[in-house]
Amino acid sequence: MKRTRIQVINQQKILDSATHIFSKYGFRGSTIDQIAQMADMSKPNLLYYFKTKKNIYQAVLKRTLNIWLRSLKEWKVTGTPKEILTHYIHRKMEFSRDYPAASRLFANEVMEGAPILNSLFAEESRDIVLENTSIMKGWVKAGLIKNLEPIHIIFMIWAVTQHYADYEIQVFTLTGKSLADEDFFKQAQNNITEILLSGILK
Amino acid sequence: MKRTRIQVINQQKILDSATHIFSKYGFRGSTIDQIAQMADMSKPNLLYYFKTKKNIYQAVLKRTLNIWLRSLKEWKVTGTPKEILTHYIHRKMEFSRDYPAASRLFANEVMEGAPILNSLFAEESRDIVLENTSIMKGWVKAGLIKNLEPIHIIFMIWAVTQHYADYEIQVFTLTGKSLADEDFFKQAQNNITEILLSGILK
DNA sequence: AATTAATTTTATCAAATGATAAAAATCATA
DNA sequence: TATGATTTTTATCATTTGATAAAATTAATT
Repeated sequence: MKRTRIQVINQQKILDSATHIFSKYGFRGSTIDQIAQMADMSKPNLLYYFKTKKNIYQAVLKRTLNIWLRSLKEWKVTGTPKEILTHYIHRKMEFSRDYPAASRLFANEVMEGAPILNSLFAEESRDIVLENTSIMKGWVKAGLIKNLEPIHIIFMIWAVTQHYADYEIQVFTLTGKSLADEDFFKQAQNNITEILLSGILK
Repeated sequence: MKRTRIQVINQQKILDSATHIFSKYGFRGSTIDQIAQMADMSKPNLLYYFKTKKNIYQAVLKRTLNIWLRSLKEWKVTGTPKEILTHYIHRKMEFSRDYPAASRLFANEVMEGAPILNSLFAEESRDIVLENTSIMKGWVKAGLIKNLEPIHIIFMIWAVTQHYADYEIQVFTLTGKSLADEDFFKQAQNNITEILLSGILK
């Protein structure tokens, strides 16, 4: 059935708040009250839109997974390894800058054992990852990049780019900066891209 | 006052269980009951050893921070950049292999905003990190490594090595392996070390 | 073995939390 | 504006959870 104007507004508001709360405290550690308060709404009112806490969480996870998968799919299909990798690393860095809470939500879910995400993730991501690794295997054979195991290249890119979102507070403690700072973003991106590219390319 | 035999045993048991529970669900998401059950102990009995949930958490965090700092201090003081970096990366990988729960506990705390850890961490780690980055700055000036911002090198090493612990389940979903598997550990370590070194060294 | 100290269990609370029901208020549209 | 549908509030529950008190049990020491 069609959603009303108020439903669109409030569901949006709830999911935004829930993303922030869940990304900080995980599913178990978050309370409906916290989310409701952040969304400027009473608890029963919130539950009018999502019947259970789990429902909110699933909706938030689904939305987040879609954003995450979008950045995963940003893998260009044509170009040199250097171009494709640079493009991919940059998209992942932008994801960490633009959706740091989404990144942490994801990290929390994975650390809780990925009870909700796992089946979804496995299905949706495996194919893309497999596609990317097989492309890289082709590069190895063609002598375009070093003789590395592609899956570790993927992990490295994910690890490094997501680190700036997941460990934002630690990064801030040590540098006084976050990716929201444009200069710091560029500096991080340049250093990471430089190291990864010259580490991977032949 | 001196701890009794039973105190030593039970406090150990509690901290071990607490590490696993807290590393999975964070401070807010974990319950004393879960920890007590894992430690094979009644809740009031557990509270006989640690007065409050927060006390358990602090004790666990402190112990974990010490392990983490130990791996941070594994930075060799003599040798070539290649030797020092290799040594450091390997120690960090061993930390992720040997204490994956500790790594996740840490990640959880940082994502919750590091309310407990922050002051401790800032004090204890800043000096070491500063020391390491200034050593690397020396390397840059001496033309031994590329012209990079040392703090990002540190972040990259942390990110990549900790990823295998923090995202253990995702890694397992995609590879069917974890660092507990000796061959996989070596493969990961070799790939990471290769990429980082040839990305950093001149 | 008797006595004291340490540990564990049982019973119990108050507060927090996820959830529901029903009344009141607001909105949309004929 | 009147009417029905949607949304919000108020009141209320049953569980869960962190924590305490006191009794019962076990361990250590003389």
